[in-house]
Amino acid sequence: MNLKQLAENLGLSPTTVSRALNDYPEVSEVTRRRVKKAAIQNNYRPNAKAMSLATGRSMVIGHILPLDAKNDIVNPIFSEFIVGASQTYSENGYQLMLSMVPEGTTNQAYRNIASKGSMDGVIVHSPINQDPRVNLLQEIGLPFVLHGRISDEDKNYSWIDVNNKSAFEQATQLLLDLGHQRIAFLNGEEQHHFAQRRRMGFKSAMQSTKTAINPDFQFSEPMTEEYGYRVTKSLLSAPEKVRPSGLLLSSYVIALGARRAIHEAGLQMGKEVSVIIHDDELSYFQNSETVPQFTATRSSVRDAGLQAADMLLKIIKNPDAGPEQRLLECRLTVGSSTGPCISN
Amino acid sequence: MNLKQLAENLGLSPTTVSRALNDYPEVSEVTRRRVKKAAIQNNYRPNAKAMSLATGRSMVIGHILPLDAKNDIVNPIFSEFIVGASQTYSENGYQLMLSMVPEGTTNQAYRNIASKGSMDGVIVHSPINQDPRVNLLQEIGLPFVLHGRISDEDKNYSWIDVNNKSAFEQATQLLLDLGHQRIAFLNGEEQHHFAQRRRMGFKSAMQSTKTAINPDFQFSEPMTEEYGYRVTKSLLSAPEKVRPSGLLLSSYVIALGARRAIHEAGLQMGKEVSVIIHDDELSYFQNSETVPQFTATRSSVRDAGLQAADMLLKIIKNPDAGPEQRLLECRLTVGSSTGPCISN
DNA sequence: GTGAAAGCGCTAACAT
DNA sequence: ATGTTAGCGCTTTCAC
Repeated sequence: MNLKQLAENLGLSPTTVSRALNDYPEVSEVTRRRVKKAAIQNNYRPNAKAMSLATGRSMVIGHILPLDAKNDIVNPIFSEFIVGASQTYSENGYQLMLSMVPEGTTNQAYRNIASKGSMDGVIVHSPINQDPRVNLLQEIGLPFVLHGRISDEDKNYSWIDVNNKSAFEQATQLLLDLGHQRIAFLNGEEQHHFAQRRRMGFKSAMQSTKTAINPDFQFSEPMTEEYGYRVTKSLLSAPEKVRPSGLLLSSYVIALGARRAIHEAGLQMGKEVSVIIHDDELSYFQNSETVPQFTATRSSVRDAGLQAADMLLKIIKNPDAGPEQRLLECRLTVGSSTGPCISN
Repeated sequence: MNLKQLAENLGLSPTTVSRALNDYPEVSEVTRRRVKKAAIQNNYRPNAKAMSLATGRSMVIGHILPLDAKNDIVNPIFSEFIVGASQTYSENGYQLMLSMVPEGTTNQAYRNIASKGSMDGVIVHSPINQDPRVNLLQEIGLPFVLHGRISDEDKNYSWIDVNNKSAFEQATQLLLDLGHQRIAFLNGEEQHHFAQRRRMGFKSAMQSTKTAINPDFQFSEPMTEEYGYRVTKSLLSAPEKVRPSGLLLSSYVIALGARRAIHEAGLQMGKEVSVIIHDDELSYFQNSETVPQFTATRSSVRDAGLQAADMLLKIIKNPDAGPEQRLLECRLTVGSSTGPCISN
């Protein structure tokens, strides 16, 4: 059943039916009711492609993920973000397209996306430092929001991010307050801007308290379980007096491995080792007073996705408005789940 | 730059240009080269919506996830499946649309999807037992593949699944072979067919060896970390002589909580407690001889996604061919990673 | 308040 | 081998 048939059934022109369905004011109330009723009865749905072609809007938002960032999609944090964004989309009649673009073909891929006109805007995930995709998208003229930033200063494009620097400053400070001097930091890859900012936060807290940073305790690798396990195991194999007593873990995934290594070493988190995990959300930690941790609850990450989607839809509706930046503050949570906090 | 303009530039008709670009045989080689070259030079991209409207194919595949199955999208297994499917799609020029449909509105939502003509086919995730979506999709006539099954017998629709029964039969048998008599089974919700099949496999192994099934050791809940933690903690609080010595965990996520509980109880996996985790893939377990486990490596799950996508594209290309079913065998892996095995 | 006609950018039947 | 024409299903002037 298409518009034309529906119109014929009703003895009206397609134009009028279209107007009635789309709530144009010039249609009489009587006709509108009649049309809408018939549309429901006949199970009529407008053809999205035809609408799209006629209006120029596709009602599709792309989420773009470099394929080499596989770790990210597998990261529950990413998934929660998507869940949040989905909610915004479904409330506004948009659909979500997941685009994993292979590296290398990047430029071509983005140009494809834009000029095929199949998306009204995109959310760019896993940006790297000085990500060339920003210039590319601006040049193409496709509305976009970055999930993360690519430098400290840029105000000429829209992004949403957490304040990673402040987050890790707080986290490090907590370990210091607990009396830890030998603190190991297992960070993500520092070509990512968020990881750079985390490093800055760590350094800032260490330096402001004049605590020495042991270079042997500093790591920067893709955030995997294996990484967490290997490094933690190696660190804990040293004698108690010289090994780190505090662990700062840049993600939940790293913590999976680290926990196992701690376990195998016969130690307990919160006793022999204090561990702070950035984006963890382990509900069973919530009542433990012994394990300081820095959490990003899942619902907050979801909220970040929701906000990012909101921003993008706003930009699409009003392309002339300037870019918008949102820096979400993380709150440090010790042993219980409190306020909102999201992670990269 | 659109087809018409490109054609004008070349002094050709749009038809010829279209044919040249789409590799129709009747175009002369000379013209084809000329057209393709010009297309690249002018950065021409066909408009997907217009193509879609003209051909009837949208080159979009939907992945459909009930919104209440949030646990699933957050499950890395789901994500890996998507990564695999994406690969098939990008190789074949398809795009992936992620549809999270709120429960309740289900029927309407699916009809929308189908009649809006925005997807050529769908992959249905997290089917429940006797899932009504199967009938609905058949009625609508939208090609689909189920990721999982909805009953033991159905041969009239396409699905891809692992042999959950055989997998859990093997897993249980391993625990029995190791001498365990008190085996606890933390299953997923048994309205899901896969969970039913897992239960069947467990029972089958227990009964064939005439081992008593302790009803206090049987659980069936949504697969969360909290579940794994709570139940394991409770189980292990009993005296050694009566508490379970073997744990059969239906998912990686459950294991996250269970591991923590085991740790807190001062026990070690592979020593005081033998644990088998169905869809775990913890690379750092691979060289451990002490922890029997049943793994689904991530690459295998990815392969399942890839295969599912292949099946769907085949159905779309050839709608008259009958439905196809693929039951992937899981191989039990003890302490090292071997052959292919995928999970629900 | 309603309708006729043109057009969004492409493909496909039917010429030639 | 190339062009002409019609049409996919909708929206949007413009006219009445």
